[in-house]
Amino acid sequence: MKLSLRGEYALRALLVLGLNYKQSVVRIQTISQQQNIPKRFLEQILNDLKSAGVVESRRGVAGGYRLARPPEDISLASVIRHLEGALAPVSCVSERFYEKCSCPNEARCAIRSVMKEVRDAVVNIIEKLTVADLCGRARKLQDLQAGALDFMI
Amino acid sequence: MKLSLRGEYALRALLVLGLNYKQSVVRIQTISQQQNIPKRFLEQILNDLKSAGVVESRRGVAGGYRLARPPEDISLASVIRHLEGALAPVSCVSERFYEKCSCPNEARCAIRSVMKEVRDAVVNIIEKLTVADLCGRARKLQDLQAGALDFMI
DNA sequence: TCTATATTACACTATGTCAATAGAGATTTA
DNA sequence: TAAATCTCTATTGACATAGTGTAATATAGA
Repeated sequence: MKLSLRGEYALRALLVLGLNYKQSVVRIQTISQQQNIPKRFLEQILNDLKSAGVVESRRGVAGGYRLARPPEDISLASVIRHLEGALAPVSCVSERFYEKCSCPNEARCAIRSVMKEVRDAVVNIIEKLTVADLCGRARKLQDLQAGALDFMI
Repeated sequence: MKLSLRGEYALRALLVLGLNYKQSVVRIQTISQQQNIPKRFLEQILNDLKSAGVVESRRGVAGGYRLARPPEDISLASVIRHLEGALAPVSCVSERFYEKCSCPNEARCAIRSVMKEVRDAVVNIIEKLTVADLCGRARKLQDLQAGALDFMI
């Protein structure tokens, strides 16, 4: 039931790019240091997101990455789907990456009916959420923590 | 977000054992053929479930496997947790398999707050479900399909 | 009653694929 | 020319599966 590190890193990187959306591009190294993500791995991931049209890049001295679309147009579901395929726990209940499984009869498979519920629950959450929502949450959490610190003083 | 094949096969096998709970033991080969599961792999999985106290076995000519506890006492969550660890999509939101992740500040991590929601949604579904529920669903689905066939005639 | 044998679970190891990462260098651009 | 992204390849470990052989046990036959 795990999200791959690839997917997690991608979301963390997109959050950084989202927070800097209006400004200029952000360097891989900056994201890598700020988020504790192995740099080489992050290169691959951002490159992948680039070919998916989620981010765009600029090479050379003043180079870096930025979002290719407004943060509110990038859903978490679409990002994860592009990086690791189906959101469903088993492929026989996936809408866009359906694959027949090895069970003798899908229509009467009890596991399948359970997994369909799990899939729907997961999709309902992350399909609605966008990079913009992530940014909103991040700002809110930072404020909350700042408030808590004030309170302690 | 995937369930491993190991986990899926385990659930399918437990369903078969659940449906035969009152009867005698079921052979690996029977389960393997009926459910299209590679036999050698299934051996490993059942052995693992045995050491977890979920099933018990009998060797020799009239040998096989059966549930070690009543089907209503075996939750899907406990089975999956034993076979593949955390149910949570990222380990930093897992209750029983918590591990610190690489992000700079967990308390203000927006990804984490999203993943916590996903975790809860998943756990809420499969924590309540038992092997007995699976059996119930399987019987119901079979009846439905039988009914549909009758209707077609 | 004893023994042989077939049948089953059990154990240990090996292979192919894929995710996660590192290394070294080519290419672009201020 | 220095600082970036891009590309291609290598390594490590885990998952999924196959191969081969050992240990237990019910039952048929002596």
